[in-house]
Amino acid sequence: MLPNIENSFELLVFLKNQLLLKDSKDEFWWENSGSFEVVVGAILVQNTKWENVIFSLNNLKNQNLLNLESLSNCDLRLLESLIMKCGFFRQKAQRLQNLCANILESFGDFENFKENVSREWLLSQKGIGFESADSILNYALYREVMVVDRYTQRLLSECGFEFYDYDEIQNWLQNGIIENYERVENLYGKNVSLAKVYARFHAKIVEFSKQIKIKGEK
DNA sequence: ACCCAGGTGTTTC
DNA sequence: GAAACACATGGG
Repeated sequence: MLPNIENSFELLVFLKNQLLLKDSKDEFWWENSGSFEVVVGAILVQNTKWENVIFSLNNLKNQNLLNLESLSNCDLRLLESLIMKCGFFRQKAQRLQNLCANILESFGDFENFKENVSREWLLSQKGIGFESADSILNYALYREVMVVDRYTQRLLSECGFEFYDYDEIQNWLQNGIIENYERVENLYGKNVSLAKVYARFHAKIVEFSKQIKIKGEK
C-alpha cells in the first residue's frame, strides 16, 4: 500500500502511478489558483475540511465581499457569520480582516502584493504560519515553494522517514525534485515550472492521503 | 460520546 | 524550547 522510496522524486512517481487519483480542472489543483481567493482560502482551511471553505467562499462571493477592499471594510460580525462553518470563526475573521488591511496598506493592491510580498512578510502576519504562507506563495503567487501540510507529514512518517522540522521536510521534497529535474520533465513536459510541479505534487499527496483513508487504511 | 480535519498563537513548565 | 492548551464547527 505505502511506497518504499528513497527520495521525493520516487514518491512523486509512485503517486502519479496510483489509479483513481482525482484530477483537478485547475492545472495547479487549488481552485482559482493565482487569484486573491487563494489567500482567503488559505486562512479559512486551517484545521477544517475544504468543503466548509467552499461554502464560506460562496457566502463571501454572494455578498460581493471576496476582494481586498470589501473584506478590510466590512462588518466583523457579518464576516464571522459568513465563515462560521470553517470553525475558529472569530479569530479567522479578525485575522483575515487585518491581513487584508495590511496588504492594502503595504502593497496597495493584489497585483503589487503578488509581485513584491516575501515569505517573511507573510509570516509576520497574525494567523499565517508556515503552511498558510507557503500555500499563498505557491498557489496564489506561483512561487517555487512546496507546501508541507499534515497529510504530507503523516505520509512521510508512515513511509518511515523522520524529520526534525517543517523546513527539513520542505527541503527534502524540493531537493528530490530539483536533483531529478530531467526526469521530472519527462513527466510534466519540457521546461515545466518548478512552481507547477510542487503544486501538483502536493495535490497528489493530499488526494492520495484522502483516498487511503476512505479505504480504511490505518 | 469521541475523534479528527489541507493550523496558529499563547501560556507554561 | 517543547509541550500543553485555546480556538469552534461539522461529519464520521
